[in-house]
Amino acid sequence: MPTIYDVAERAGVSAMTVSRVINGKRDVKPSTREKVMKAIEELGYVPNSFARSFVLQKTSSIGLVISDITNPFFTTLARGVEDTAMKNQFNVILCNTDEDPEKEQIYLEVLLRKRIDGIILASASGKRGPLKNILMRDVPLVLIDRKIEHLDSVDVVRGDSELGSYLLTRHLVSLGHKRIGVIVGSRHISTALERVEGYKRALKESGIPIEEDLIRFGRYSKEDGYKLAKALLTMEKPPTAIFGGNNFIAIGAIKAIRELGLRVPEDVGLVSFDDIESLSEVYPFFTVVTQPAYSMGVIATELLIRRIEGRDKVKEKREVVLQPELIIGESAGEKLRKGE
Amino acid sequence: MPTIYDVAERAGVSAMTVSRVINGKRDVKPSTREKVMKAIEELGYVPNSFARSFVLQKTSSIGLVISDITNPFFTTLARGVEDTAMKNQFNVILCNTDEDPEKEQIYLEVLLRKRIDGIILASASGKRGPLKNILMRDVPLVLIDRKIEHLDSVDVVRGDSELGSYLLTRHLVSLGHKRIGVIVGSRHISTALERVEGYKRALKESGIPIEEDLIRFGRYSKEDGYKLAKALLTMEKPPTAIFGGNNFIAIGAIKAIRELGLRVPEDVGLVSFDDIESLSEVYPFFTVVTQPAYSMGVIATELLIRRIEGRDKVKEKREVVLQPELIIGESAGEKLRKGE
DNA sequence: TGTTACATTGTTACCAATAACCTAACGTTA
DNA sequence: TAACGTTAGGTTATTGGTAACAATGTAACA
Repeated sequence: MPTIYDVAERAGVSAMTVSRVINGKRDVKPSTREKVMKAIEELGYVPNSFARSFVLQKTSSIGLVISDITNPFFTTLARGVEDTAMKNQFNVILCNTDEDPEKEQIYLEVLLRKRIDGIILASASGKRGPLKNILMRDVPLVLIDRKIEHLDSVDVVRGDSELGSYLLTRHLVSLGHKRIGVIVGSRHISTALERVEGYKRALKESGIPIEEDLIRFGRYSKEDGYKLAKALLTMEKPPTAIFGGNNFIAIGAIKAIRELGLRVPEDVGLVSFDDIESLSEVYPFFTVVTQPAYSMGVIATELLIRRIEGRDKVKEKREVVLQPELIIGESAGEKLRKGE
Repeated sequence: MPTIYDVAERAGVSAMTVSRVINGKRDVKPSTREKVMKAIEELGYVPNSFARSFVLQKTSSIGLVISDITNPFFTTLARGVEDTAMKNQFNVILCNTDEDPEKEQIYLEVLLRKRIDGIILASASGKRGPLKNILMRDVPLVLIDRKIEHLDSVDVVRGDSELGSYLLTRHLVSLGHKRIGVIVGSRHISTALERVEGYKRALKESGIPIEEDLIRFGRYSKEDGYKLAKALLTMEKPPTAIFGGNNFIAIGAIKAIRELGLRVPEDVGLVSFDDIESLSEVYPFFTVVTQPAYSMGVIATELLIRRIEGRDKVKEKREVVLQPELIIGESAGEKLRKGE
């Protein structure tokens, strides 16, 4: 692979001059510039970015750690990050943790080894332990979607899960549902806890007693949505509606409902946090609370880049909370129960 | 950020010894190893991977260039690539081209700058032009999903689009459909052309005349699926069934059908190449031809890594063609038209 | 006790690019 | 014409890690 020296030799100049041409610096005579360009073209020279990173002590890339690119919420968010990063001449290195704290730890280490300039993290562990080296070094960090307990010094961009959950639950209550099952992700993830909080607030407000047995924690996956929905529906006194803590859980729940020979919404209502992509795109049938995933990615990236470039001198953390939106369809029994 | 020298100093040994400890080499006394480990821990030392890549002349990372991580077909494929790469101690750098040849060009250049060890590419342009520098340098390359015209020296892992399309069309014909609209991606993409070929073969075989007006090329996107389906359905003599060239096109088509007040399958049949993820997971309603996307990713990565590590001495290209699978649902009117 | 073989550790050079500094040539002005 | 500024380009040192080789230490054995 040709180096800058090969180009220099061919063009009859020094490596420094080639470097100047590549980086569009002034102080190069047009005729010299042309000679160099010609040599680059002929040799098919491509600059070595890590040699460059080496001397400049920056990589112009950021790490994005999320749980699952299979989940449209995260892909959309990732697109927001990528588009914004590209606009600012940054590369994105994408890491999937699969909600596995061990993988999270590994990837954070990999990113540090790569000396990325900053990290955007949707924590799977919810713990600050894996961040030890990152915090120690003051590597710019922005948390996205999820908070981390006992970590108050870091920027966060997230949706208001508590509010969204409250709105959704209140909507169910307004339709007459009194026994509402809720299925969320792990207890370690802040969104799971907040969604349960919002659910409880709505129930309390309506004077409906909270039954802990109707609240199920699991993973944000189709499998757990399926399993836990089945468990809820085969209870002695099953709920009249199920609230899926995210899109995957809701999809799993649909499968469970179908397998039990039940119908939505006639036999059981079903609502979901996060959009159920294609499904609701095709059938505006589902009642959901959506989050502005793309914006979340954009904002987090802008925040991060500001920190990286040191333009943002503010020492305290910034917390950006985006508002969710309740989209009413028919899956909670809106048409059936109207006026009930 | 502490370097290997800082660790060496603290442990009272040379940098070389630290390097040996980090890389788990033999020839280090256990007591020395421990001293070094302690220093690493205390300093929170993290090796600099590009300094390492620099001397080793390899990065242990591969580039994956696909069109859209929003598409479940590609995310599944990407997971296959990632899992396999990780198993082999490789990192993956993911690039989204959005089917834009210009972005493809940019990303290929970025990957070369990063001196990745190899590339897996689902070409958006279908052209070999953007690959000039890569081919010139013999950077290990595996094409995935799509072939590139006039490029016969490179490994390819793909599904048999022609066959899948043939099977799907034959199925439609067997149900009595004679006017079948087909919507595929750009003419530059091999899968689009092959899917049209398979469609034509099935029609010819059944003696049904081919009407070019029923064949629409666009982009593999929801938008184009919507637009082109609408165009087909508002023709003077609209088709009785639509064949979506991929999942996104099919989703767009559903929307168009609904908007026109038509029903699937009563008014118009709808089948699709590629699985329509959540949709068919929930309702095993759609008739589709699926491709083993995950395996595609795994196989391509294994092939690539073999090339990178030089274990694969074979000079000629290898072409791996995976078989698609026809999954029959009800969306083509299977229940309505039975015995017609 | 000297020798040898092996285990362990250190030294040096190098990888590609660039910042910081340096120099030469030329033009301008007092 | 000397003094000085400007432009164009070169030189040198540096970045973190590791291969290759050199050097030292140590234990076993004759």
